[in-house]
Amino acid sequence: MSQNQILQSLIAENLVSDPQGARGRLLKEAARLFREKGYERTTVRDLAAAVGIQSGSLFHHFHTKEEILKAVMVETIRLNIALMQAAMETAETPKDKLRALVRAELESINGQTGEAMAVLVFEWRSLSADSRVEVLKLRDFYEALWLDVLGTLREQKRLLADPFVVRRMLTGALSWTVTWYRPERGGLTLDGLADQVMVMLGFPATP
Amino acid sequence: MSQNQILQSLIAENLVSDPQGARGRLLKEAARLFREKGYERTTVRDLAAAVGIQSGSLFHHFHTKEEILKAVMVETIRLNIALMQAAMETAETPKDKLRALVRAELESINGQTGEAMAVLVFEWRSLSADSRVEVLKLRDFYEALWLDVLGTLREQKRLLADPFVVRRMLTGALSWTVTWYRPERGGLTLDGLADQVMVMLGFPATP
DNA sequence: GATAATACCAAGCAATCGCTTGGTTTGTAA
DNA sequence: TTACAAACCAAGCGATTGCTTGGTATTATC
Repeated sequence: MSQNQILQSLIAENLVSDPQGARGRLLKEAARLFREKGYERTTVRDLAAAVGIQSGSLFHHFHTKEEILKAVMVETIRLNIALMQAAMETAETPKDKLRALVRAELESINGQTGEAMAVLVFEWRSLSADSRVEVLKLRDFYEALWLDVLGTLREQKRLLADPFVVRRMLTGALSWTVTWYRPERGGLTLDGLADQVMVMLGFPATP
Repeated sequence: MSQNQILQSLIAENLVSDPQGARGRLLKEAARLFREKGYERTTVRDLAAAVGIQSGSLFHHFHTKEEILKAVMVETIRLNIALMQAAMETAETPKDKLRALVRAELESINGQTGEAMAVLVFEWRSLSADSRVEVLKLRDFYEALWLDVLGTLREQKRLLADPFVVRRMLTGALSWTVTWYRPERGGLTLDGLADQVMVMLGFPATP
């Protein structure tokens, strides 16, 4: 299944808003603005202007500004869970699965959903306590995907460090790429970057 | 030289504010509040209340609120450069130097300067363009410390991945520990954590 | 003990914030 | 055409924001 097909099926299940609809367009612009200026510095007037409506009209779609932030995060995680699962299916060995996960997460962070992923990392504190609980549940779900693969590698002694620690280090390392990785002006492709990560972990690149 | 001695000499050189003085206390409280609530959500009234003065009186010490953020960042980097250099001096081999850097950065992030380090990572976008330039100059200086050590290891073929990529991945991975590492309720010490990082990079722990 | 700088207070201003309100347009289905 | 809901506008309210102002303690210096 292609990335687009996955997105379409999530839209059909009403788990993610259609980017072509009013709500989806708003969430997309919100992700962009939150990433660029931060949640607090982005005003409801900014958001409204970005989609060409009046600021008051926003509250017809969302009750509060924070609900917009939560929606960006929730829908992003839902999409990513689906993308990760799909990436895993094509891989067979644990090592290949790990590479698939690394590659998929790098693509999430630096590809089309990159802005929303950055929001997920940097705007966490702007979420209310209630919203955090909701988002955390989703996040735990796809953390389990990682721990499963890393645990298997550890059992096989092909990974020497603790899987929990490795996953958390990888979370930080891969998220951080959003602050420096610029594929357009630099020879490193996403695949090349994924290879580097694998090499770093002691899994030499497969030719 | 102990951590405290390093701090004292920086204070003497007027590169870092004395935490006992008015300015230093304010910066310390600012770091704490910025870390806890974020820069934008922290009001000048919050800052003033934290040190027991009126909000207007803040502007006797700093011209703008942003200047406080910049000061937190600049002084933190200055202190960290000194700490890293001191950590390196006690190490002899490149591997030991790398471990010293990892250990020192973990301590910066999770120790006494942790709050300020987190601010450095998460509040970057709240800095004005001018302030960013200033802070970036300082940051490049201590990035060079890392690249020097990683480059040597690479030449010795003891590190297989690209030093630039490794340093950036480590920046993300180590910074991220601030979001999950809790030494008080978990068996992992800072030394243990540093060991795990080294193992992950292919440098087994020395007994 | 006079002088001057430093550190602070009390009060409030202008701007901006998230959000509300009452009413109008647009789209959909019978 | 009628009926009705969803989508939007125009206007603005109350609260909060960073920062200013004019004046008063406090401290150091000679």
